[in-house]
Order: sequence, then C-alpha cells, then structure tokens
Amino acid sequence: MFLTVTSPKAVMYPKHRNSSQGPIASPSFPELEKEVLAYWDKDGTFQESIDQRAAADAPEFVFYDGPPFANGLPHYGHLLTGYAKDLVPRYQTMRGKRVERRFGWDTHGLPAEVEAERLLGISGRPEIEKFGVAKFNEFCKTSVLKYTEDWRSYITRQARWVDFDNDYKTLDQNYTESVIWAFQQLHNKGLIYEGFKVLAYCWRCETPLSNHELKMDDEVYRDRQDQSVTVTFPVTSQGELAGVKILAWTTTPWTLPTNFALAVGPNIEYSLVHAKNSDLGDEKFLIASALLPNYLKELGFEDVESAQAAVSKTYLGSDLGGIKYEPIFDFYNDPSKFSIENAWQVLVGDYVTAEDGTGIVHQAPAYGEDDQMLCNAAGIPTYVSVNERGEFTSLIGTYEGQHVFEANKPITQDLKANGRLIRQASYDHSYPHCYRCKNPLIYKAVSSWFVETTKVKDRMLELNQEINWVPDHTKNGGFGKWLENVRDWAISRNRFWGAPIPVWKSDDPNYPRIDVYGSLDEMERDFGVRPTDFHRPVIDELTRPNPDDPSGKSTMRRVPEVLDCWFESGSMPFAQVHYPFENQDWFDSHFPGDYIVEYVGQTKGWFYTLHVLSTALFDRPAFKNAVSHGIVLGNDGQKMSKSLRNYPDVNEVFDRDGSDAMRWFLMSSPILRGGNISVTEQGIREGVRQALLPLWNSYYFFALYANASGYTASPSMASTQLLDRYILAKTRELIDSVTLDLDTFDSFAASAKVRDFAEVLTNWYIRRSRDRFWEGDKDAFDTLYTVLEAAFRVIAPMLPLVAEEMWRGLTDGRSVHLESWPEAEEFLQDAHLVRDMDAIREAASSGLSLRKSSGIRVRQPLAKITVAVVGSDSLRDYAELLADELNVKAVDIVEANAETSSSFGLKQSLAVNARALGPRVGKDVQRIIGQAKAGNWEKLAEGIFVDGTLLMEPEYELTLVADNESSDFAVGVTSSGFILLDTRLTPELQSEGLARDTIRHIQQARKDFGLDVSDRISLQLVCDEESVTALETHSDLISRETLASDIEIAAGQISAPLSVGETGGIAITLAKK
RNA sequence: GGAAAUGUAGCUCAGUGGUAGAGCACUCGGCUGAUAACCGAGCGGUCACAAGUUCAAGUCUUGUCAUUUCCA
Repeated sequence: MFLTVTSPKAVMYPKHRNSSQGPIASPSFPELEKEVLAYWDKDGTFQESIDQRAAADAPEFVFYDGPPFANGLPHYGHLLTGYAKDLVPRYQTMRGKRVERRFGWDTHGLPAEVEAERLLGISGRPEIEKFGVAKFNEFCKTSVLKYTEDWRSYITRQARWVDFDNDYKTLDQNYTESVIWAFQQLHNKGLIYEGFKVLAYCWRCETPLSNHELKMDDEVYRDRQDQSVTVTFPVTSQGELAGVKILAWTTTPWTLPTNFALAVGPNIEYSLVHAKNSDLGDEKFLIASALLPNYLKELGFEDVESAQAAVSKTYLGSDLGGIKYEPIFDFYNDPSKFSIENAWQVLVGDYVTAEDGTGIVHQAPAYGEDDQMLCNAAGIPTYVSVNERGEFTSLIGTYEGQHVFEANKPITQDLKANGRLIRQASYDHSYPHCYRCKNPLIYKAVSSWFVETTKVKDRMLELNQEINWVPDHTKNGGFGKWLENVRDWAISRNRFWGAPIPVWKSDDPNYPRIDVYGSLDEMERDFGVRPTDFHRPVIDELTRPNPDDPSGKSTMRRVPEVLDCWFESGSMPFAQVHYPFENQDWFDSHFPGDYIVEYVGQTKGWFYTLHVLSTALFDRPAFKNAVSHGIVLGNDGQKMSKSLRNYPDVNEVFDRDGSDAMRWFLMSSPILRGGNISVTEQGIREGVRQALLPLWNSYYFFALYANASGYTASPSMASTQLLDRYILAKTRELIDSVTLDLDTFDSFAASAKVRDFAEVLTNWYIRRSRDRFWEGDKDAFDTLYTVLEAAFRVIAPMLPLVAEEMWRGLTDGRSVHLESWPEAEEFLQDAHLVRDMDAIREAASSGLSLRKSSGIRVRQPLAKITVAVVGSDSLRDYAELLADELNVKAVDIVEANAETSSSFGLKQSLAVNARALGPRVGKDVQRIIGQAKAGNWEKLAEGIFVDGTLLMEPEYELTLVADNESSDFAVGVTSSGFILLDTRLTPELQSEGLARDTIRHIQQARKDFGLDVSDRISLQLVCDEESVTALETHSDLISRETLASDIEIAAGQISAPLSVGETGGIAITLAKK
C-alpha cells in the first residue's frame, strides 16, 4: 500500500504551542513576553512556585522588600532594584527554597503631604489647619494610593514576581500598632528622649524640613548673596588677653542677638595683633594667623609683613578655651531669668576651620547644629528668640516683630554705631531654599523626639560585622563609617500625615506626667475607648484626666507630633506581620532576613533605620545579606533628567526590546557591585545581541532541525561524540560557575559566564555540528536538547520570560521557574577534553589566520595542515573536525618538540619567569629579562645560560617563533606548539575551490529566490570552457549541496558573470521543481 | 565643609606583587541555507599624578588631583 502524504509534517517543537507552526526565526521578544506573562497570570505559576516548596517543607529564604513611596510612576531606579529583587528570589526558589515576596507601600510622611498640598493648592501648616486636618489626611490617604495600580502594571511587565494581594501598607492600623509598640519598647529601654534640635525650617510654611526634603531636587541649594559681618568681642577675663578684641565672623547677622559663645579650632594658631591704626583706633585683636592677611585694611596695615611684625604672641585654639568676653546685646543678661553662668566664653570646637572669616565662629545655639552641640556641652542652654513665622519675639525687644532677614540691616547698623563692627561685606554662598515656596530657609531649634542611637552605637557596629555586604567595602566603609559617626535620630515631625508619637503629657506643668502607649489595649484601658484610627485628628481626641493631679483639673493630651516615616519603614520586619500582637512564631523564623537590596543611598536610609531598630529592639541584625547597588545615569553619564531627555523611555524599551533585554542590560552591568551605569539604547541592544539572540537562535536551530527530522529528543549524556562530550562538559562548567556567582549575588559575573557559554554553543558546537543535525543524528539532538534544557534553567533568573518560552518549547513542562536548579554533578566532567578542544579551537583560529596572511580564501581547499602540539596523542581524534573547519584535505598531528620545530624551521625564544627567578637572583632579574628579550642566551646541557647566569626550570620557558619564509608553507605559533599550512595549490584543489564558489552562489540565489531549505531545484550553469571541466568534475557535490535534481553545465558567453575562483565567471539559472 | 567609593584602550570593564587583558566601537579582509550572526588581522595604554616600600608596583603605603555618591 502506498500513501501520498500531502499535509505538512507534524511539528514537534515548540512543544507547548500545539500549532503546526515551527519556531519563529526572528521573534518579537516583547510579544513573546506578553504571552508568557498572560500564561503566568492564568496558570498561577508564581503562587505555585511558593506552594510547591511549602508542600515540600522546604527551607525558607527570607526576602525583605523595601517599601517604595509610590508618589509617581516608577523610573529606571525602581526597575533596576526590582530586577535585583526578582533575580535572587527566583534563583533561590530554584535552589529549593521557599521565597515569599510580599509587597509593601510606604504611605506616610512629608512627601505625601507635599503632594497633597500641591494638589489641593494649599501650602504650609496654617493653611492645612485652616483646611482641616481630618480632610487633609483623608486626601493624603487617597493620593498615596493613587499610583498603586500603575506600579502593579509596571512591576508585572518587568516580570517581577510579587505578592500584591497580600501587601502591607504603613498606614494600616495593624502596622501602626506595631510601630508604636516599637516606640514604647525603646522608651522602656531608656532610648527615647525629647529635646531641642536645630533643623532646617521654613518660616513661611511654618514647619521644619527633614533632610530628605533638602534633597528633593536640585533647586533647593541655590546661590544667594548675604551680608557677612566681622564683629569684635572684647575679652573681660583677667590676664594678658584682657581687653583684646576677638574678631568673629558670621553670614547671619540676625543670630547675633542670641550670641552665647565664640568657637575656636583646637589646632588653629591665633595671633594677638597690636593694630595702632585700625578702623577702631589703637587696639589689640585676636584672629587666626592664617587669616590675618585678609584684614590688613581694617586693621590699618600696609602689607602682610607689617601686620605680622605687629603680632606680639600666638596661641593655639586649645589654649583659648574658657576666656570670657563682653556680650554684644543684653537681651539675655539677666541671671534671674536665664542660665547664663557659662555664657559668653570661648569654646573649642573641632569643626572650626581657618578657611573663611577670622577662624573664630560666633555661636548661636538655637540656630546652628554645631553651635548647639558645642554650647549645650558647655552648659549653655538653647534659647529661641524667633517665632514660627521667623520674627523676633518680645525677648529681643529692640527688633521685636521684625523678620530675621529684615532685621539683618538694623542689627548691622547698630553694631556699627556701638563700635562693634569692623567689616561688612557681601558674601555669595550656596544656601538651602524651601522647595515649595522657594523662600530661603533658616536653621532653628525646634522641639523634637529622639532615639538615642549614640547609646547603641557600639552594639550596632558589632552586629554590623555579622552582615554580608555587597560590595564588601560597604561594611566598614559606607555603612560602618556612618555608624561610627552616628548622631541621635530625630524621629518626630511637626506634621499631620503619619503614625502618631504615642506620648500623652499632662497639660499642667505643676502636675507633670508622661504616658507612653504601645498597644490599642493599653489605650482602651486608659481612655475607655478603642481607637479606630491612629491618624490625626482622631488620635488627638483621646484625652483623660491626669491621674497625678489631685485637683482633677489637668488633662492628659497627646503631643502633637507624628513619627518620621523612616521609623515606620525601619519597623517593616515586624510591623508587616503585626508583631508582637500576632505571628510571633512567624517572626522568629523570618528575622533576620536573608536578603535585601536597595540603591546605595539607602545605606544611610532604610538599611540604617532597619539596623537601628533591630539592634535596639532585638539585639540582632535585621538582615544577613545586603546589596547596595549603584545608580542609573542617563546616556550622557549625567543624572537622568526629564528635561534633558537623556535616557530612553521605559515603555519604549519594553515595547521594542522587551523586559528581559532591559533586565539583562542592568543585571549584567557592574551596578550590583556598586558601580553606576549609563542607560543607552545601544547598550540594551548589545545585550540582546550577545545573550538573547544566540540563545534564541540555538533554540530555533534545534527546533527547526528536530522538526525537519521528525525527531523528539530526550535527555541524554550518553553520546561519545567529541563535540557532544565537549558541550556537555562546558555545560557543567556553566552550571558550576553561575551557581557560585549567584550564591554571592554577583549577576555581573554570572552574566559573563552565560555570554561566554552562548558563544561556544553557537559558534563552535552548533556550527561544527550542523551536518549531523542535517543528517538527523540522534545523539546530536539528544545532546543539544540536554544542554539547552539545562542552560535555560540556568538563565531563568536572568531572562525569566524568554527562558520560559524556550524551556516550555523544548519540554512542554509547566514552567522553568518551577524546576530545580540544574545539578552540575550530573554533567560530564572532562578537563582533558575541554583542554584538547580548546587547543583545537586555537589551532583552527591560527589556521584561519595563516590563510589570511597567505591570501588564500577558506573556500579554497588545501592539501594539508600539520599541527604540532605537546601531548599530540589525545588530539588525533580531532583531525577530521579541524580538516573540515579549515577546509584542508589532511591534518597531520605531531608532537611539538625541539626536533619537529627545528625541522619545520622554527626558532625558540626565551621567556624568563620572573616570579620564580626573582626571589633567587634579586635585582639581577631585570638585567636577565632584558638580555633574554634581546635574544642573548644559549641553551646548554645543564640549562639555559643568560649573561653569566644559569637558569633552571621553572625559571624560564621556551616558546616557539616562526622564523623562515617559504612559498610552500605558512607557519604559525600556538600556545603549546605550532601549525604548518601547506599553501601549494594543485589544479585539482583549484577546481574544487571553483566548485565551492559556485555552490555558495547557488545557495545565495536559492535564498534570494525565497526557496525553502528542502526545496529541490533544476540548475543551469554557464561559464567558460575551462570552468566547465572543473564544475563537471564536481557536479555531484554541487547537486548534493544545493539539492539540484538535474544539473546542466555549458560553456558560453555571459553578460554579467558572478566571479568564481581566481579568474572565472559564471551565470546561474535555477528553477524550483 | 565632612565621609566613602572609583580613576586601566575611544566606550564598558576584568586583572593572586612577576613586566598589561576582554567585549564593544573603528579600519581592512574572509565566511555564511539556524543566526539580527560569525571568523581573521589591524588600530588603540605615561594603568589619574607624585613620592615611598620591594629584586620587581596597575596591584601595597602616603600625599595630590579628578569624578561619583552620601551627609552637611
């Protein structure tokens, strides 16, 4: 019985698609990705990846997702971190761990309030209070959640697996209860206190600003011109400095009414100058010696020399501490009202420099952070003289009601009138401005709550040693140094939208009492109601009579501040699960976390607050491994800027190149090692070319030929064929090295390994094995299948979408992400094989180089190549492979030694091994190296003799160099020997070369004609007489290679011949049969 | 102003104290019925600068400069 098959061949691959279509040669990766995403969504693959590990009772890998503040759409920075947050958990899942990935939202804080103010068209505390705190907070709540859906779609598109449905928000009641529990714990441990701290303050919006807000954009710090004044302070202490006028300098004259001290640098030298003709008359002055030349004119000196001649004595700053001086104003000069016993003296401060002004700094403790610390340490309190609007209070009677900037002028005038001013000048400096109202800020002490981090500093440093940091210098560098210089953490904000400071105070100072609450139960117990909302103003409405007040008149009221939102994000490990009110067991097994990753700035942000709270609350580090990656720059190496348009649009990249292309670009960059990276379209395309396409093409090649052969491959490592064994051994190397790299969070190194592997796979293994696939060699198919299947598992964390498509196309399995990481041990280990094959690849490369230098194209067959290597025996099996690669008729493999090399006309050259010889001969090694390079050496029986020194193994190495010229042979040197290419052409060889040229042309014509690889043709060739003979000799070869069922070769004249061979021309006519 | 990191080819980066490498880009040549590829050759360097330690420094030490980041 005969059947005629008319339907297309059954298609095996891609297996998962159930289609009669084979694989796509050049797919749109973005389209493929969308299909995979839709499949995951439908299949519930992510949930299964966790559930299957849970079912197996697998160990956990605990990942903490830093909550982003979603007040806008995600940008490259978020995407980058997102890829890093996805890659490692995917890898660990494949390694058999259960990795839960719960998303979190940072919802509180000033950024949220700022956005709300912008949208509502109001600004500043008074306007918010007028608008209504309840309404305002309600607005904040909706506005912070506005972008969550957009975030979800971006994150889904980037193939990041995250549990959104079970997310946590810092505004949740449960979350906040855990946060106030933490506050109470810290309070109970004596780590919370209330104090004054100098903060940047906007007098128009009537609020202090956080450091965060000073960094909101580049507009904050702008150049501003201020009046600087140099003021005299006469010494009142007895002794040789009595009556001397200390010169101090400031750019904020308005702070002079609250001058309480002067500061000098301990190691700065100060000069006592007798200025007979100063602007103030015959006086003695004290000024930093280095800055004296800046004040020649005011002090009445002609030149530096005469000023220096007037110096009667010099002092070190450290000798000047404690000297008393006469205050400028007497607003505070009433001991019955103010603690001034330590005021108006010289203090020694490390931060003082001799670079500006006079080297002596005026101190106003309420208006400078350094000032405050120095003065408070010396027993000088912080007195604030300015109200919320930046106006002087009644304490400063003369200037009461004047705004501080307005008061600069009258104050300066009064100083002048009192003879206290010696210089007034304008001064340009970079100065912070309010990012909302653009007004210049002032620094001002405000009441604030603190965590006393300085108390736990040592323990934080100890626990830091238990953390593995990437890059490792962060441990004792970026993070360690930061901890060493830790200051108490101001955790309160005079704002509205945030977790409340859970402190209630008596409103009558005569009956003081402070209650700190750490749970809803405690609040219900004391206030009789259980709060339904921790937000203001609801929480502020909880009041009760002061139990310590027998009169019953005073009331316990909550302090008005809210918590710094960083306190909340730092509470994430326990607050996300409502610990300790719930999930105590869970927390015990999920703390510390195994892995966190954020951009380098978070070293001093989230990583820091996690570490502070974890140390203080649990005496443990919060995380075991922390990656702080670099930042993403625009294509010009500058910060990304919307206005400069210096980076490709995220959605364009997703649509054109796909998410895996972007993931590969970012994850293969040094950015996770702490470096920065410029995002360019070119860079993204390069990743596609180097990784995605070679891998896809390998997959395509396999599928195409397996379909053509109708063969379904199965896993096998049984092939004895050399190339098969080689690629299996290479796969083992790939698995081994990528495992090591990903274990240490080094996706940069892992990517390089994948890239190299893809290179070997496509450009050696597949290229050299093409014929075997054409012939339907089952070993070849099974081997390539086995290698690809394992390789796709290896790349799954790095290219999750494309890997999924290819892996399912091979196996029809559910998902590569549900598979286990491949076991390297299952793959062939054969170091000899790998070494030999690499030697063959080198010989091939060298042979091609010889063809090039001899001017003989590769299509032209040659008679013979001789390959001389050390250990030639094991290479004999590769002769055929090499013959094919180099298009030679014979490969002769011989042992490389002195005899063979000299007989082939090679010379030896001497390389000195400095590492071995150096220690023996010391500095002579330099001379010997020079002589060896110059060729001044001789080989004797006992060793190598160089310029009077005898070298023994392994102090030298002899290598070969090509020496003589021959028209018959070309000689090349390889790392372990040399090769010799017979360049003589015979007529037979030439005619075969001609045939091969012709074949090439025919193949191109087939392709141009749009024929399928299996289409048969009839062929006519027209050429000159001489070529006819040559082509006829090889007509079998030609018809076989080009699938020509009939072939006609004729001599004749042709108008536009295609050139073949050295001189010939040919015309090709073909028709599909 | 302070701290940290980084300075190696045009670009992106490797580089155990032993006499400088890869990929990309560029130029030229070759090869190609999986490939958007590939192969070969060429071009390209005061390893930021300076001192020191050492027989020997890109590598270790110190200083300077530059860039970046973080903190002021």
